[in-house]
Order: sequence, then C-alpha cells, then structure tokens
Amino acid sequence: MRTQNSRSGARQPTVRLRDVARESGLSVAAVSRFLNGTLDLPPDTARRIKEAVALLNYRPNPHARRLSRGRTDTIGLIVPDIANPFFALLVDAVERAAEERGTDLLVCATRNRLSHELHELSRLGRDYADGLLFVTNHADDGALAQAIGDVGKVVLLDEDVPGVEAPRVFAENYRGGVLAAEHLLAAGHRRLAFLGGPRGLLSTVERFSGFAETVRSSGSSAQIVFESYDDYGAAQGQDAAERMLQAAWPATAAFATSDETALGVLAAARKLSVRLPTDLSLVAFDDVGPLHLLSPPLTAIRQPVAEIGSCGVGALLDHIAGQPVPEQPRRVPVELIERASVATPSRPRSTTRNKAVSGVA
Amino acid sequence: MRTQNSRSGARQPTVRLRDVARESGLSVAAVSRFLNGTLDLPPDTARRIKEAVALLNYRPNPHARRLSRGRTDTIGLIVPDIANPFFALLVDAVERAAEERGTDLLVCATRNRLSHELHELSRLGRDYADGLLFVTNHADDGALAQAIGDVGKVVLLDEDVPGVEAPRVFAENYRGGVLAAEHLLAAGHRRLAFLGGPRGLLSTVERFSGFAETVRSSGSSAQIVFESYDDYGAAQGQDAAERMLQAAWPATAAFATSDETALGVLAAARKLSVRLPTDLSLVAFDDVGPLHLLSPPLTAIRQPVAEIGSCGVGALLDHIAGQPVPEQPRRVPVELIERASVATPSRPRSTTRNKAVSGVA
DNA sequence: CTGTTAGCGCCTTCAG
DNA sequence: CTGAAGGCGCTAACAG
Repeated sequence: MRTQNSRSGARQPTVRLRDVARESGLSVAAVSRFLNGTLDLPPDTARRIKEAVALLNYRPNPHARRLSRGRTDTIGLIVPDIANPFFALLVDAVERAAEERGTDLLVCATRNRLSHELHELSRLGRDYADGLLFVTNHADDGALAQAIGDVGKVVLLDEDVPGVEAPRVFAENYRGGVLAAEHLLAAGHRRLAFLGGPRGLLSTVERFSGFAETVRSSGSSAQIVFESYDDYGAAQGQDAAERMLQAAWPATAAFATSDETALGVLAAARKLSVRLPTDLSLVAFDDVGPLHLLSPPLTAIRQPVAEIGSCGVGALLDHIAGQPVPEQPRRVPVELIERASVATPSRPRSTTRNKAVSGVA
Repeated sequence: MRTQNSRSGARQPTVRLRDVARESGLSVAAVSRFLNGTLDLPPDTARRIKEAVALLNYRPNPHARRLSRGRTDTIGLIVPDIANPFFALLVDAVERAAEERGTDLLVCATRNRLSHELHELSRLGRDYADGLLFVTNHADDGALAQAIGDVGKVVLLDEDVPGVEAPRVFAENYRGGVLAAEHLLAAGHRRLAFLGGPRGLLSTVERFSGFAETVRSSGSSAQIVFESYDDYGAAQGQDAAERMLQAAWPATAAFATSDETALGVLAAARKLSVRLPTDLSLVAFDDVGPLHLLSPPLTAIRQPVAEIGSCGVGALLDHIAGQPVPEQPRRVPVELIERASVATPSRPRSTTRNKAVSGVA
C-alpha cells in the first residue's frame, strides 16, 4: 500500500479526476467523458468543469490514461544521428508537426547501426509509441525490413528499406540528379564526377540515375567518373575528392550528394591547391549547412527537410488512423540553389577516352 | 470491458508478467521482483525466468510500470531550438548519456518563448518525467524562476535563471572571454569589438567580463566597443558587425560570442568588402559549425557542448536521487582553437579617443 | 521463496 | 446525467 504521494517531493497533492468531479459537483464518468469529447454537456455544466480543472490545475496522468486506453498518443522518431544538421532539421520539423497535432514525440538516435535500430524498433514499437518515423542510412539485407514489418505502424523517411510495406516520404532524388547534371552541362563541363553516398542506398541510386541519364541523353560527349563510399561524411568525401582530383585526367566539375561530402571536397581542394570554381566546379546536395557562407558560396540542390518531416508526421498519423498504405512514396520537391561554385571550365578538355561511365552497384 | 487486444493490430497477444510467471512456473511476485533486482534467486530459477522472458519475448509495459511505481525513468530536455547546431549537439549528447544510464528521454523545443517554456515545464514536470534538463536563451523576469521552482527536479544548462535553486552546469564563459582577449591583444590589436548575445544573459555577461577585464588589466591602451542584441542569430550578428565596421573608427578585431554571430560578421565583411584577417581579425565562440572550412578558417573558443550534456544528465540523476544541490555551478572548460582568422592589424591605429568602453546592461 | 491483496489513475460499459 | 464495477499491467506489502 502506498502511503505517500507518488510524486517526488509530495509538493502537489496530486489532483485526480475525482477531485475535479467533486469540485464541479459531477460524476467522475461525466467529467472523464466530457474531457475526452465523448459527452456533450450544457454550456453551464461544461463551464463548471473547465473552472474546476483550471482551479485545481488538473492534468490527466498520462500513464494511467495510456494504460487504460491502450494507446499512447505518442510517436517515435528514429534517426541515425541527431547532431548531423540534416537530421537535426528533421527532428525539429517533426517535433513541430507533432506538437501541432497534439501528439508527443520520442526521439532516438542509432548511430546508423543495425543493432541499435533493431533495439529501438522493438522497444518503441512495442508499447511506447503508437507509430514510428524511421530513417536509416545504410543498405539493408532484410533484417531491418523484417523488424519493421513486425512493429506495425511505421513510415519510412528519406531512405527506403526494400521489401517493407509502409508509407514512405522521400525527396525527389532523381530530379536532384537531373538538375545538377543540367546545371553543370550548361556551364560547359564535359568531364563530371559523381561523389555519392553509400552504394545501394536509395538516395545514391536515384541521384546517380538522374545525373547519369541526363548526361547520356544530352547528346554531348560528356563522361562521368563515379565514386561511392560507405558514408555521407566529410572524411569520405575528402578521400573520394582527392582520388578524383589526382587522377590522370581529373573532372572539371563534381556533384557531391551531401553537404558533408561537399565540405570534404572543399577540404581536398584546399589541400591540393585546387581553386573553386576556377579549377573545379561543385554542386552540393541537401543545403542544410551554411553553404552560402563558404567561399565560394556553394551551389546546391536543396532538399526540403522540414517538409519531409511534416509530411512524415501526417503520413504516420493517417497510417495509425487506419488509412490504407499509399502504393507510391510521397515525393517532396528539390530545387537548385544557384550560388557561386559553378563556372565554365577554365581549360576545357576534349573527351575522347571512355574509361569511366559506370553504374551504381 | 475490453474485449480485444489493446495493441493496434492485435498482432502480438500481449505477453504479460503473469505469462512469464506461468511459463517459468513461478509466482508473479517472484518474477516481478527478480526482474527488478529486488530478489535474488538461485541460478537455476533465474535461468528459468530469463528463458521464459526470451521465449515469450516479454517486455514490461512501461505505462503500467510507471503508473504503479510513481516514477517514469524518463528525463525531459527542454531547449530553445533543435535545429540550431549548438542545441542539436546538446540533444545528441544528452540522448547518448541518457541511453547509457538507462533512462528514456523526452525532447521539447520552445522557440525560446516564455509561454512555451512555461507550458513544457509544467507538462513534463508534472507526470511525464522524473526530472528536467532546462536551457533557455533569454533573460528572465522571475516567471521562469517560479515555474522551475514549482516543478522540482530540474537542472539548468548553459544559461542561468537567477533565483532558482537548482544544480547548474555552465561553460567557463569568463575564461572564454579572457582567452579571446589575450589572443587578440597578443596579435597587436588595440581596438576590439565585443559582439555579444542578449543583454543580461549569463553567457553575455560573463564573456564580456572576462574579455573586458583582460583588456583593462593588460596595461595597454586598448579599447572595447560593445555591441549586444536580442539573439544569438546570424542576422543580428551581421547588423552589429555592419554598424561596427561602418563606424568612424572601426575596430580591427572582433570577438563574436557565438558561431552564428561570427557567420553574421563574415556576411557583413563580405558585403562591405572587408577582408579577413587582413582588415579584421575575428574570434568566434562555440565552435560547433564547420568553422574550419570557412575562409579564412575561424579561430574560436570551443565550448564543450557534449560535456555540458553528459554532465547535465549526471547532475540531474544525482538530483533525482536526492543528493544535495551543489552550491556552485559545475563549470566545463573551454579552449582556444587557433585557426586563421586572427592576424596582426594591418594599419595599427593609435588609440587616443575614449568613446566606447561600456559595461553590460 | 509463494500467493494474495491492494492499489496506481483513468476509461468504459451498464443499468438507472 | 449518475454510480458502481471491471480492467489496463505492474509493483509492493504482508502473511505464510
């Protein structure tokens, strides 16, 4: 038997529903149902309840409520890394949207590790949340897909997990690739580097497709050198950029498929005394960092992170409400933000060799 | 009476404690207490329980547990803005620390608005969390202090709320000011600008104190021009920097007390064709952005955000555990990261006039 | 070590 | 609109 108050310091006498009922002279059931909107009451009675609530500063105990109702009015958000500006923006957007819709939010970070992802999926999915917003940043061999299937209400954001039947919200990656290629081609570049993220990841595959197909169908003799690596981080971007810049015949322009990657390119260029945009033109992807303050200010494909977040919340809530899962992913539009990192190649080379048009693994 | 399973799709038959008890041939009480560590059992019995748990994939219902125990094993984190890299890093650090200590985390953003802060304080503090990590970014007139006092277990991070008796963890702001001043003075600057954040905020006051006292006690004839504004954002930083740069007698060096502010200075300098570090030296504060990739790479006082977060979690857990509130704030060390935005003033001016040594409001 | 018995605070019937 | 009763799943106290 509990003798003392459950709250820490016993500072507030824990006002319960029955206190409101007593104060307003009504029954517990009436107050409960009124507060939950399942009972209409004459204005006067309603007012009495509201006054009592205000007077006593009553707040329903969320745990009791969740236990009783069997749902939590909470959604979970699982991201690889909160400190990454891209995900920070996403978390922020989701938080706003969730607050707007009156649902609580639980945030977890997984360091992009499968074990963490599996753990959080089963933990949150079980009883903590009514549904999950999930974003991963690595390719899946099926383990993730199964875990997600087991959980139930989850929507995929930003990256796909093949084989999962779930609502999905993605950026127009293909279009981003097209925009980047068109922009670089229009500036006169014929030897282009694609610096992609993890192989097999939807974003990499789609952005490359858009990029490569645009180049091919341009009718020009342009060529692509393809680099891909395990992460979207700056270190890998720098490595790839250095390899590319030190090639016998370096590209005159690069498309870096994340901000971080582009920062890596910048670092590589600085290290190798390659000047932008004179010696190398650069288009980034994401546009979440202070790209406009770099020198040169970086031209980029902007990804509407905030929109991905808010659409995701909407999709999840719909899903929880039992609406059918849309066949196709929801696509949010990207746009080209032109700044100053793209210029006409200084010493245009003719392109006769054909050593590097390659596909995505 | 509930007839169907409480979970959405009735996918899992909801395994409860009593199922584990039955499966392992023990009583509910024994299993419960064993699982909570309040009961030692012979290895063999223990194993039976563990096996049953694994077999049934049992996970205690958190809501039932919280309702029953009267505590949540959850802490809340309230920040002004998740998208800001500084707070994103903080959220990340807190999330890690919380996970390490086995406690859940609830994150809220307030847009730095008092009304939101009050709302979240009372909401989270009430039943959602056992304790709160709170960070604000504006001066308080007493309303915040009272709300925090009402809530109980909260620890203040990064900025103070005067009049609150709570554990606090702050950066060595004063020392940061000292380091910046020493560095600038050593480079030969005699006319220094202090571009601070909101007046009255601990960080502004302390950083200015350290800066100004170092300048004064340097014995040199150095002067300070003080600018302060309502926010730590880039726009305000740019305004302040423009005012300063267009003054009759502009400073040759500036100390911007946040990354954002420093970015604003960069923008202002670009706009007014002031070159760094030739015409203007700059020291930033925070060092959470990609300052090393700007041009010039920015020298900065690095604030150990991650440490603030993890210390905060520790302090909060101690506080919840009933340990006495430390008299003094815990201070985490800052350090000067030297890069390339500070140089000897190009055309050193003699300083005879005395028009701008001012104090903090 | 076990079983029983009360709750935790709320929601939801159901009969009145 | 009321009042009573059952249940959500778990913890804690007590007697054995």
